[in-house]
Amino acid sequence: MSLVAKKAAISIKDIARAANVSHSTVSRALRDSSLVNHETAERIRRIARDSNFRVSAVARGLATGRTSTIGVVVTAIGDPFNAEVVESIEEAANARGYSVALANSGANPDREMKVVQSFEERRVDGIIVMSSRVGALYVTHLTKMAVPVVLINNQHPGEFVYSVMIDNVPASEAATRYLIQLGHRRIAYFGRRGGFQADTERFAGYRKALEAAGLPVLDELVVRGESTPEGGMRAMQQLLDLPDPPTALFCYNDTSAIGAMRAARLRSLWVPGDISIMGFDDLAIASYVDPPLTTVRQPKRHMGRIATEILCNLLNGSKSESSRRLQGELIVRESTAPPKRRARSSAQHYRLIRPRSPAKSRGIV
Amino acid sequence: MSLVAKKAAISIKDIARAANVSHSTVSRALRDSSLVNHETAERIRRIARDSNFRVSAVARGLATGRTSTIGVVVTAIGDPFNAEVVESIEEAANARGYSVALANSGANPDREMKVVQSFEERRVDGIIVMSSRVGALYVTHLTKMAVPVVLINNQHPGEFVYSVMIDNVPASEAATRYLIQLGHRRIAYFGRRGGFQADTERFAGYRKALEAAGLPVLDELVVRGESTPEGGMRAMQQLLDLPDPPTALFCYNDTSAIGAMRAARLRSLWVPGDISIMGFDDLAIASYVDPPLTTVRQPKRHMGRIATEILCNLLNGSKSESSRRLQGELIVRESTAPPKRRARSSAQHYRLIRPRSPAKSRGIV
DNA sequence: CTGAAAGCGCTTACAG
DNA sequence: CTGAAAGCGCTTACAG
Repeated sequence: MSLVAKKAAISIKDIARAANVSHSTVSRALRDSSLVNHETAERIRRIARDSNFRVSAVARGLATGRTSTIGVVVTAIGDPFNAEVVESIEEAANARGYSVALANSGANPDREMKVVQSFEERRVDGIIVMSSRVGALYVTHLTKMAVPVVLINNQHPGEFVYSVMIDNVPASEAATRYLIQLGHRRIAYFGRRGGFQADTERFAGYRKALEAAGLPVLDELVVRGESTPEGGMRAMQQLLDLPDPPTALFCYNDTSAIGAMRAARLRSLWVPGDISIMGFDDLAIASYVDPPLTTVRQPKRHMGRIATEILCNLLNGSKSESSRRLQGELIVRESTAPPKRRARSSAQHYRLIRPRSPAKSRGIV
Repeated sequence: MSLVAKKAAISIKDIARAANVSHSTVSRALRDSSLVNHETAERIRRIARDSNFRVSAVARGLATGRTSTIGVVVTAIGDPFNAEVVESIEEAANARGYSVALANSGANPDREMKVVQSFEERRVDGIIVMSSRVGALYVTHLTKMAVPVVLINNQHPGEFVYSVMIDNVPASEAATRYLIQLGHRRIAYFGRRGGFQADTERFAGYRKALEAAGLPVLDELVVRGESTPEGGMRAMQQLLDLPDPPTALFCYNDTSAIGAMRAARLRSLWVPGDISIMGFDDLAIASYVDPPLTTVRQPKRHMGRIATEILCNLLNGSKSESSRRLQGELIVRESTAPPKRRARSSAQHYRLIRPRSPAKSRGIV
């Protein structure tokens, strides 16, 4: 009786009764089948509309064996990179008549499998998993799995049949090469801890560029941690504490790069004057931080769209490519510049005119 | 035959046959019913596990009338504020055994209704809509709707039964008052265009604080636009072009505040020395921009959690509060300071030592 | 063009 | 503790 009580939803039988036809006819009319007389169909639809009827997608799903739903699993919804990709997946899916079920994996392999399992129970038609920690292990499952899986930026070593990936090695190599061309010789790499495939590849690109330039890969300049602002801050502090700190830092992602910039500022260092910082991803925010971040763009929307297309093609059996490597794009902004250590004085200078926090300055007022 | 072909999933009948029991018993065993002999149950579960069986949640849903799914509609998944809230909803829902279906409304009322309709068809147990553009209009629907709706930050004028909202007026009033206390007299408001309730309320708080301080609300200092970085930039430019520009700017959200900061920088203005900037939301990024942004925190995770709790209570009939007003919290960081127009020279100074973009400086190398 | 019937894969009184 | 039966609300051959 109360608002919350589950009232038995009205069904096509109710509509059938009202329209004085069989429920089969109602079903057809609602699906715009050409098998039903035009006027009858119109009448049925009007009645359905007037009575606020909603076909049960679950009953339909049971009858047809398709739910028109795709499951999306991400490591963290709140991560801006993921959020942008998910947005484009939802759009692409919607345009093709699919809804999206979303779940968090927390970058935990076990949890990821659980979530995929729950999607299987819900009989989603297909699954997209971002930053999978399970990756190729799906193939052993695949044979038993009725539902196709497409991976975006697979983080597990080894190939997976259906995937869209950023081509990390050349992207990272280009980024590092750019820093070298700027004149940097001591270039640090801040990677992601935890055995992520993208980290392995980006580090490989970094190493490749250094070696091509005849520069050594120095252990002290390679640090790994959480790919968060805090992680970036800690990494930067550690690097700055070195007897001979780097003049440039290449970060696993924009988020940690922004943290690194903050740490530099807190030490009264000027980016890029005292140290250049390069990110990866090109988040929406990257062009609005100060200085705007030089980074490697991942075509986020494109990745989501392609993954959805591959999945949908799989679903309706049309042949298409099964996997795609997308190229990153170096986006030069203002967080990188030629090294000029002698310019330390300007940093000093900078500090002098830096604002103090209102809390502190309040006393002055 | 191919990988994509929909193979008929195995059912409890198959398991029943293998276990030599009726499918009723299998059903019970799988649901951990106490009605079934312990050893039999164990055996059944083992067989189910070994054969990689997944109960059909859609069949179960049809039989029970519950899908254990809640639908979440947001204006844009990519928006960091929404993403954070959605993340907490997913967590809270998951903890209570619910999955989440996600859809984009694009802040479009018609689209929002469509999406809600599609959720009704999918027989979600309940719906959470963020930044609803439809709001109270749901009540007319509610009577016919079998599915409860909870709103987060309803953007439509008027009350809605089930909602969690940030208490905009006092939050915005406190923010403005803080700027006044800092000594500002010309404080601009940059609002969100499009008839959003939160804008109306935040403006009301702004006005209230000014009036309480005996300051005039000047038309020229109130501008509205898109709540994006670009929107913030444009607003700032417009305000800076004023014969007598404001010394402080209060923005509808952090995103536009960050854009405003950028615009100030591009004019070689120093934040907060030349102009103070205040945001709203306290996005994760807010403490990492330079200078760290003074803002009003919305308890995003809390909002998502409370909304999910209200919804779940509604679903299992337990009584609970039906709506909540949450308080914002002024977070003072470094983008606000007392006005000191005479210090313009320092901005001038600042400009002199500003880094130039690598593109430009490349010539120097 | 229309209807009766079977079936999708579960759950759950009901009877034992 | 177990099974046979009915039912959830659709779809879709099949027969007319």
